[in-house]
Amino acid sequence: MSLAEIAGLLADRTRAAFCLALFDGRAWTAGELARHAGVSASTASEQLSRLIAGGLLTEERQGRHRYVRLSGPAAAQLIENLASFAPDAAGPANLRESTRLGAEARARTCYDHLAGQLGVSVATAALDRGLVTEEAGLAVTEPGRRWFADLGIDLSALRGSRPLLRTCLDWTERRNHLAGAAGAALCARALDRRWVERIGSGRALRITPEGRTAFRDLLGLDLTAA
DNA sequence: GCACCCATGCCGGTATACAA
DNA sequence: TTGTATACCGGCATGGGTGC
Repeated sequence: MSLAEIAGLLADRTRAAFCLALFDGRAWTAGELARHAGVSASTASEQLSRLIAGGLLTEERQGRHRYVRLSGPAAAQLIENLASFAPDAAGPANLRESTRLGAEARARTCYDHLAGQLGVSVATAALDRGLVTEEAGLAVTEPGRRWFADLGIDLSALRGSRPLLRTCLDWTERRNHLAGAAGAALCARALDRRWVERIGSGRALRITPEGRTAFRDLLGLDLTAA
């Protein structure tokens, strides 16, 4: 598939709305996405088939349900990078929209890792504390490996086709946060331990009191205002 | 500027598959 | 059997490109 064809897949409001909704890393049904984008079920079905054929989404059928999700980190990164060029250019349409955007700016998931002010703060603290280094490309240091191990995350077990650690440009902060397998594992651990909770069905996260304590103890972050 | 053609997106109607 | 989710088809609206 050519660059123009990939770009063309995202050059439609409905398909873009689907991709941004799926950015929370979860699987949605075609019906849920249709309601989310404000289109009919038949239209959603048609547009989803195009996105799947183009490799941006994958589907999983369970009975009469058709669950779709982003095809992987590469698709998520592509969408995040494009979104950083047009961060809600039209501005929030109403108070509810403004509240949602504010929550997402504070803390959210970026496909499968932490983003927003929280994600950027975590990345900055990890660099300041020498847990990760940018000296020869982004990498986890030996103290960083022990830090992950203390959280019960075995980085050697995360080896695969996916990079262990990479940066991802945050479209609200315009600074990098941590992505890759290690970033995803850290986000999963934060959700498991209820340091953060999902707000509604979107990708915005709420930092819990336990989370504030954990991020302060682990990284020295002061999240009282977040 | 205007008319025409074509591609695309969308919707309504209908059929099909599946769960309850 | 019924209700729901999804797929398919035909038709309409819209916008861009092209020729006059």
